[in-house]
Amino acid sequence: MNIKDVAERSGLPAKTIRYYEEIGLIRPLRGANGYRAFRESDLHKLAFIGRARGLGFTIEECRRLLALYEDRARASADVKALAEAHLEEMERKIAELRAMQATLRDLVRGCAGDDRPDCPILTGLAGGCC
Amino acid sequence: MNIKDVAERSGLPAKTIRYYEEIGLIRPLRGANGYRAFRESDLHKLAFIGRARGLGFTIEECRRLLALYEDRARASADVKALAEAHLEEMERKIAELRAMQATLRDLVRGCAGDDRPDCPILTGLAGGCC
DNA sequence: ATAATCCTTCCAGTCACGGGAAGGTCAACC
DNA sequence: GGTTGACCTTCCCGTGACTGGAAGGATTAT
Repeated sequence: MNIKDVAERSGLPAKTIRYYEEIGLIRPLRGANGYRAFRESDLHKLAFIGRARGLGFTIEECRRLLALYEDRARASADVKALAEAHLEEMERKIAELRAMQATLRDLVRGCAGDDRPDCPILTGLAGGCC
Repeated sequence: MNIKDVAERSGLPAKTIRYYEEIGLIRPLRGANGYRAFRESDLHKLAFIGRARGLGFTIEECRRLLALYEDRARASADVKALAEAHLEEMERKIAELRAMQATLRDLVRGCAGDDRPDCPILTGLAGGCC
């Protein structure tokens, strides 16, 4: 398989696939013409990575997940720990966004939103002093 | 004022302040020795930017907010529109995180988390097929 | 033969900084 | 007046996870 087929079948851009090879996530073979020759197993890994990325795992987490995936002697506890850490990380991010939203919403609520210049959003950002 | 004082009073790292000058957010004066000479107005702007960044606005949004802040003929509607767009952007991000969390939580729930290798998280990532 | 579509590598840019090197300046102290 | 230490400056590289584009080689179709 050439890169374009793998791109279509994995849903990942060819550029991304090359990048994943560059950082050692996959190691496709090479044909005599220098083209990457992907096996089904490469495609499989790419789809795996694509789904993990889609769940927000970082590349390094994907690397660890892939290693666990390929380790038949793994303990599911290790996978679960990784996943739960990621869930917590997402929870943290959501909380942060919620806090920012709450603050900004308070400012927005007080803003007339007309053609006059007075704006509590700006005065709020300026420190509320002037 | 030298950069360290401004850093302390604005809560921003000196590195960040230099960066903000580089991208044209602030334009401090320069002393004969080449040192940046910050006015109170620079400090004020930096604090403004710091708060805006703290609410998740991008640098370009901060630039627009600053411009509105300094435009006495602004319409508060413009500020409000910017803020509301940002609120929506955050809402989108939260929804995305929530969706990822929900999917991952489903996978985690099925995982024994013991020393056996069987793991629905991994099979889920692998496409659920094998 | 030629044109279109692939493929390759390499370089540069994104965003918002942070780390660290090399070197100039200033204030205090002895 | 010399020296230390704390400042300041610019410059370049690195981050994460790609994306865009240029330059050039290979393959396929007509």
